[in-house]
Amino acid sequence: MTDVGAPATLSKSQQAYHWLKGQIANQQLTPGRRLVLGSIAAELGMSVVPVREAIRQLEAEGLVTYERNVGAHVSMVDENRYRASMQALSLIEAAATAMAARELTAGDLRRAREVNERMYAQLVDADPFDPHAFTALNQQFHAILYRRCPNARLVELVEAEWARLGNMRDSIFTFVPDRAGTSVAEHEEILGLIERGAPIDDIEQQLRLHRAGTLQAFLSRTLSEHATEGGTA
Amino acid sequence: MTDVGAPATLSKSQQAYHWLKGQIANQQLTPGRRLVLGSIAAELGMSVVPVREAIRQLEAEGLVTYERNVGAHVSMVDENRYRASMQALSLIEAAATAMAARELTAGDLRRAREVNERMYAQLVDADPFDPHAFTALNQQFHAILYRRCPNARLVELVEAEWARLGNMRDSIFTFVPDRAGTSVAEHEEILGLIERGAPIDDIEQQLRLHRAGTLQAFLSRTLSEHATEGGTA
DNA sequence: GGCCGGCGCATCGTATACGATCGTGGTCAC
DNA sequence: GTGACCACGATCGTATACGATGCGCCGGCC
Repeated sequence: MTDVGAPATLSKSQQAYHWLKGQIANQQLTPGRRLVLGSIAAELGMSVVPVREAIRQLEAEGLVTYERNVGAHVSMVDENRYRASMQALSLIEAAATAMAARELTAGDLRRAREVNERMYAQLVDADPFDPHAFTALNQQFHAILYRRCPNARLVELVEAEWARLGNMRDSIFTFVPDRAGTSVAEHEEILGLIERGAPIDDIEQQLRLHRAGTLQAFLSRTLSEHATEGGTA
Repeated sequence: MTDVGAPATLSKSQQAYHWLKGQIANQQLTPGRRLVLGSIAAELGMSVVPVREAIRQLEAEGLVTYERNVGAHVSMVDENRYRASMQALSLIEAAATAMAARELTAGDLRRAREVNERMYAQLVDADPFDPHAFTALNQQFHAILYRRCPNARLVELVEAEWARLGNMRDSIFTFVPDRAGTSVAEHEEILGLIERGAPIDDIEQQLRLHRAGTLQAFLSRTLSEHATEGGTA
């Protein structure tokens, strides 16, 4: 029993949910790791019931997988699933960003460019290139661009998918640092398109290509499987 | 309701989950309806715990909403959310179908055309036009076309979104029967594109237009709000 | 007559308890 | 030596029990 007392805001199920999600994001719980209800419950000072519920939620999100009478484990991000998710994300995010393009304010664009410049700075200054920080900035950049999408559901889907990829996304630039430079350049190009009021379709297309490029770089580094055509790009 | 006994294949949580999902799809449980744990548990002949888990899952899918210490109710499908979901679906499904186009067998196309012909038959023969049956066929038609999508995640997303729209999709053709004829014609056109080996992008575009048309018809019937541009179509 | 505070019911949230199932290691027969 | 069977421990699945919370009703006070 750690800090019972004031369940003022969050139910234990939700506590467990957020805790687990955090642990997974932080790589404290790595893919494949078994999640034993009893242990987690003990760790969090609660009974197993809330933990079960939390795990069900995470299962629905695809972060953990469950096997009857066996238990849960953090989802393995096998190459295929990762690629599929990434591709799906690129499609959805491209659409969301395209739809958001006309809604962006000057401030949004300024902030996006600012972030991109920080990415550039990272790229040239940071002596030990920090992929984690770089990826965080990358996410921030894209988030600014799609957030204004008038279709709230799309934004939800984008963010769910992003969560699903989870920590894996951290590792992209770890493996393909060369891609980072290209990304920054492409970001600038995207901003240009938006500012010039380019056709929505062009913006979407550009986004897809951008993502497909990143994915391709990642994949070619790992293994050259039969690549299922990066999107319809 | 009460066939306990052989938990051979499905855990009670899953039974509850599927039962609820079915009830919602069948309109037995209409949007806004309160879901009381105890009652459901009694109805299904189980205790509340599995029901809770089932509801959590449904919540994660967006089919029900939950409020702490108050309970769950079937999600209200307000106009906005519906439109957003439909638009998202159209985007994702268009992409999935486009990616599946090259994978379709002659048999697939034949079956799709068969379904479309049955839709046409419904349209001209069925004296009291049955929107429910028609919509079921519509779903079947599209399912055949996107199922072969090599990206499993996209298929998952499409089907999740479809579930999310739930019964609501049933009502589309209830309200806009005129749209039905157009749909059948557009279906044929889509099949033609696929058969001719049209560019993937064209197929995707066509799908988006098809969906956008349906959505537009639905929306214009209900109320003419500020329409947020049907996709990037 | 209308507003405010307390009581009780309905329902949820969580803990605990117990039966069911799976995985594993040891033993026996072949 | 190898394979199958059995017994055991670990863990899950569900039921039941009890405390906590929110909501509506009723009576008192202004």
